[in-house]
Amino acid sequence: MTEPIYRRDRARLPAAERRRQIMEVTTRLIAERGFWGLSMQDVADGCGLTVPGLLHHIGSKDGLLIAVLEHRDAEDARSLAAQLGRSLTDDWPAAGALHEVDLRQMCSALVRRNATQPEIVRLFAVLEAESLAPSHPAHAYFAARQDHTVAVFTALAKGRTDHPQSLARQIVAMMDGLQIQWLRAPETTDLVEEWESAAEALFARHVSTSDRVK
Amino acid sequence: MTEPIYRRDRARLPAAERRRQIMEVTTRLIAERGFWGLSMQDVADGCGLTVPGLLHHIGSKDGLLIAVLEHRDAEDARSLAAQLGRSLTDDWPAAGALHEVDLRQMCSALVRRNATQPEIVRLFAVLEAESLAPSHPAHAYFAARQDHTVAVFTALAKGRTDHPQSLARQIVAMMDGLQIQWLRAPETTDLVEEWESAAEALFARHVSTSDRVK
DNA sequence: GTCTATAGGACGATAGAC
DNA sequence: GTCTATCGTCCTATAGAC
Repeated sequence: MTEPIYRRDRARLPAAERRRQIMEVTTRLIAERGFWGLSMQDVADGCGLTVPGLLHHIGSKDGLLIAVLEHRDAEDARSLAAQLGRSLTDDWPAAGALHEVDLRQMCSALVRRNATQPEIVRLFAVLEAESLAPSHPAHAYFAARQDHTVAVFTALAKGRTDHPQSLARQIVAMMDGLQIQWLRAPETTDLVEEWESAAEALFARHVSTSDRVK
Repeated sequence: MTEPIYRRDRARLPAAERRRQIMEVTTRLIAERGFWGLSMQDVADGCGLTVPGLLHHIGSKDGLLIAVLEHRDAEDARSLAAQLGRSLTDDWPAAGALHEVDLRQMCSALVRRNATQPEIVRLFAVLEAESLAPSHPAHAYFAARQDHTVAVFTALAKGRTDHPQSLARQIVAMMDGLQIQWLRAPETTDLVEEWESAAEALFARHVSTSDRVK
């Protein structure tokens, strides 16, 4: 008769630390398989937990997804603020806090940062496409995110072009598109360089005032 | 005792027609849920079949995916050739057959056509992101597709810019990015108009010879 | 905070009848 | 060309012990 193997050699981590670990593992797995392809079993294994142990922390699979997205937003806000050398408000991206930031500089900072974390860029690229379906749990989140990004960029583009929203949309499109190509062939694609070249074209056409960049 | 309901009122279609039906249903479902989220049961239901009935035609789930992609390529080649008023070779896109086509015109034709079939654009958008993972069954397909598209565009861009590959990549990126935004908010985004505006900027910067468009 | 145990389905795929 | 029947595996989630 085999004796039960209760009390295994699992680490018993403080909740906050365990949560951070779960976010990291999940980010990697969603980038790899998307949300529909994500399995709680894989996340649990990656954390050295059983599935009920995992569910204790995040409640449900949907809960896991929104936890990851909120975690990323918080992280991004902190990092971008630091990189721009400005103290933005906590709830970035809020248009109000950015009125003095130059649009082109901000895009450069964004792209340079993204170039250092392909895993996270891929997370967003995969979810962005997957969440086009209205039934996707992150559908509303990404719709709001796109609206907000375009709105912020549009505000920053005012005064430098007659069609600020058009420029804003083209910037977002170019960034997203170049990222996909870069993720597929990182060795042969220089994300930052390609973006700067594209930005030269996009901004040149739209400059309507004295403002001339680089 | 309940009698078995064998011999149900399923239509018994010729193989070719059934296959076409399967392609259509699958296209819609992959656009909605991606490949990882696709279930054979849903496809079978959408066709009025049982799952084994479906598997009889396509062999496996992976087989279904590549069948759909090949079906789309064939369809696209026929349609784009017709729209450009040229008889391209069967194995489009082959760079050789296109040497006389104007790059800008071709992009316009492509975008105008895409604007009429959001379902299929979404299929490709979702699979393009999902297939970034090396383990995805369409990974090789989309890698080759991107390489080939960039190569064709690069060939067509030669003579009109000093950096034809850069222009090619930026065109692909802009198209992909604008499509995502359009798919998310079709009511407030005019794909063709936004593309033409962007193309104006991209092509203007890259024109290096006498060639002036529009 | 983590476990065992288990419910209750959905999954892709195969065998073989008709 | 389509079915019934079934296999073995995976899935998310809950109940309750420790």
